[in-house]
Amino acid sequence: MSEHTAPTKERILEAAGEIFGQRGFKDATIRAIAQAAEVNIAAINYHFRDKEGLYGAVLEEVFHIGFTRFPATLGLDTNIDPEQRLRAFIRAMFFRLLSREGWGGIAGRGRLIARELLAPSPAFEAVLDRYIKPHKDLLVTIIIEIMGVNPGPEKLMSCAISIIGQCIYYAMASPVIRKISTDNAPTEENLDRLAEFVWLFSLGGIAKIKDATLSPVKETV
Amino acid sequence: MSEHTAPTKERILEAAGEIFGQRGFKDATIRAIAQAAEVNIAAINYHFRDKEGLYGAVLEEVFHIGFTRFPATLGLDTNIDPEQRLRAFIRAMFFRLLSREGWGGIAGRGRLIARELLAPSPAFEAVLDRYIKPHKDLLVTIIIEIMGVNPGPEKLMSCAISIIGQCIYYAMASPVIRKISTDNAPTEENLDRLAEFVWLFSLGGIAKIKDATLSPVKETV
DNA sequence: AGGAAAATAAAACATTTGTTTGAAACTGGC
DNA sequence: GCCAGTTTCAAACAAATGTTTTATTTTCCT
Repeated sequence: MSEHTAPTKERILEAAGEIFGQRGFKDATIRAIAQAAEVNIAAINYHFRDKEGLYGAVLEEVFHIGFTRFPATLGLDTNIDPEQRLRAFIRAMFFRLLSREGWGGIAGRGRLIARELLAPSPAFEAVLDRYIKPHKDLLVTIIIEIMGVNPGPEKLMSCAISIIGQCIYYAMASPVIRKISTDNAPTEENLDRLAEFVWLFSLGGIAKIKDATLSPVKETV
Repeated sequence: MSEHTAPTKERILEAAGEIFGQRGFKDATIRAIAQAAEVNIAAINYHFRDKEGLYGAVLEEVFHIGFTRFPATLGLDTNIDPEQRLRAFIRAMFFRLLSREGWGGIAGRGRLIARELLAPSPAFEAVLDRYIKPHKDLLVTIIIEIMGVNPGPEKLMSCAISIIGQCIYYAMASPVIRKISTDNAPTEENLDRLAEFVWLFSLGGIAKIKDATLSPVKETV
């Protein structure tokens, strides 16, 4: 086995990330992963105990790499204006989720995260506390600064969901998006433009929510 | 079998929608569906040929019911102002996707649609042409009217994706959202408020995009 | 060099699962 | 009342799949 560059355990993680992302937990078979990693089937159980153990290891590794390579604060100082920090936050999400350098877009691991949101696995709980909650808190902080006022936790959370939802929808629905509009498919060369759009759209949304909070109007319908 | 209210075929469709939505195609077993429908396993193959045939029938029925009971134009006239039509459009999406009357929220069929976006099945192609594309076209029409100008197909599509993405994200990520914030979980009693928020946020987003289109600014970073 | 521990390999096992089969029960028309 | 067609049922089948077993090879410390 000295013909391989990476050791067995890493090759398994690599192949498993790809195949779990493409097919989902149930549809991904140990045999397919073993074949892709050029590894004996039993090696998977040896290194990761069972299929679920392997999945947990993949999930942890995927999040770690993604948030390490594309931190939400993309090298920006805290004293830079909050609009630009939101811009960096959104760009980081797009590139983390969809770029080849990140979770690999369509064919790759971005969809593994989408699957977790849809149906969290037992291994997701840890990832939620370690990565997602702090990530959300950072976004909320940025939104407060942009608004200049604090509209309360409920509206803040709604804003955060609207922003994150736009980003993740691109990763999640990319198969369908590219069937409807190639211009807006989240391909490598479109990521910059799409991130810029979502940033502007979200700035407008935040401004509108601020207005509505400061001067609530009675409904007419 | 005369003790059942609905005929076998309908009971199977009913149970299959529930279970496919909860577990996904692969993870849902014929046996679980048969048991839930109180039907013999072979009855499924008899009425729907095979598992894939059943899934196709479920998908078609789910979309038909959803768009029939919650049309995107929710009884509004075309000459009403476009902001209110957007409001109706978004409300319809929320209630179609998440209400008990619609695709049944968390435990139900809303997630079946989310799964299709993530990994379209062969049966999805037909649904795409019949329901989703016209639905998108309607939204684009509304956005044009709100803007008062036509920013071009690319920006229009981006707006549509941002709006639809927010709605679908609630349906898709509801398991995680409710773990982070119960106030913003898309439960029956929250739907009105969430739809209202997404509407406002989107109005702000559209306005901002219109501004940026009319007076583009050079980037400073 | 020797030997214990770690790693890899091939084969077999036990379950799960979609599908088929052939018989039984039911339905509606004559 | 009876029969052809339809529907339901229990059992069996065949394929796929996660896991275990046992043997062999490799690694690494003394």
